[in-house]
Amino acid sequence: MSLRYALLGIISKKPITGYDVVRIFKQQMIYFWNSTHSQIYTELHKMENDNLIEHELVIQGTSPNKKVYSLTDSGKKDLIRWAIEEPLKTTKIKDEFLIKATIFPILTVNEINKLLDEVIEREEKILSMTKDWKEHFSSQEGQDVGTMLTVEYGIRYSEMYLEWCKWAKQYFNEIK
Amino acid sequence: MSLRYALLGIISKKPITGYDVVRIFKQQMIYFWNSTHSQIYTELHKMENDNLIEHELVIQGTSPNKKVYSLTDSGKKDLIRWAIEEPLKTTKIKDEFLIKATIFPILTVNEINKLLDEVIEREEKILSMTKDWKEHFSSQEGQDVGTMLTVEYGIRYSEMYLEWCKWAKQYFNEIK
DNA sequence: CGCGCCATGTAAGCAGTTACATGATTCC
DNA sequence: GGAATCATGTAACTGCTTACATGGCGCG
Repeated sequence: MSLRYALLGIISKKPITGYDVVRIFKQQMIYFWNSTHSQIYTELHKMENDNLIEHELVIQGTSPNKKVYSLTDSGKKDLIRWAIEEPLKTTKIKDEFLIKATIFPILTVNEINKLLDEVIEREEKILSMTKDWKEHFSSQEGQDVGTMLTVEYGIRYSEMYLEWCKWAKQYFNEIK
Repeated sequence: MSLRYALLGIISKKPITGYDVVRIFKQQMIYFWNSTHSQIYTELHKMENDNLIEHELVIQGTSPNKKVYSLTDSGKKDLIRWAIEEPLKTTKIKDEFLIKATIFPILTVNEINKLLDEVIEREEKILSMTKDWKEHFSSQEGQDVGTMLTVEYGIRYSEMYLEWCKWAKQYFNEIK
């Protein structure tokens, strides 16, 4: 059910297509939620059926037609109700790399370094993507505080992750 | 499939029951994986069927009988193969609180503070649990480096989270 | 001429959650 | 007497992923 509220949250900011929602998930929400287009389109249908959102069909000559979704009154009410009333569910993280880290003792230093370098590269890419998004976002007018908060969170998360990786690298290369 | 490797990783350290695996998930792995007893028992059966693990039945007089699982040779091979060969899947995080944070602009300062306090309390509990575990773990002999790494990761994660929360609180209470 | 982007959708299968189920022992 | 701990399991359901499906436009 939380996907529903993630979607309501996004749509509450401004009317948007499913396609653009997918992009937001991939670019701005990787630090706290994830989903795929198939799940998102399906959920949007259900939400419209439950009268939380409604769409306007925009016919574009050149590119394909699109559905621009916006909140209904009952959608907005439900979003706020959820935010202030529903108890928080525990955070769930699936991070394969940290599973690999638990078995470092049965790997060689070479293998460990390779894995750490791989994850450092990945995280640096994510961090620079987030920083780019922050730049882009800061230059706009009427900035959304909610977005600002989570962008800042993402940067702190990635920086923490990278510092931990460097600390781990140092550990394995000092003792050797 | 990753749950399988999380389980292999745990069992690789020392033979263990499904029941104790559940406890490890809840106490030491919340920062990077999660599962429930029903999923774990089911997966252990499948893994035994695939000849990755085997069990010894321990009959206890007073408490219920238990199955102590250990890796087979093919299980250990597969675990290492996975660690060094399989490409990393992207980290997946489901953090409801950060969804709520995105809609702070449509909430009142009171409501925001209440939510932040709630999550600070939660995270402080987790952090102190992790620190306790670190203490307990450091006092043992033959400490496992993999565990040490992820404990350290958890502490850094929680501290980052709390610092971000305090920063957000300050932001909302300064502008008011 | 092929790839990526725009834009939406369905179907099948796998992963994960919640509920149901049992039963003895220990602690308050 | 009730709750928590030990210890395991199955069933039903919901959530999520991967694959299938379509088709025009712009860029190199």
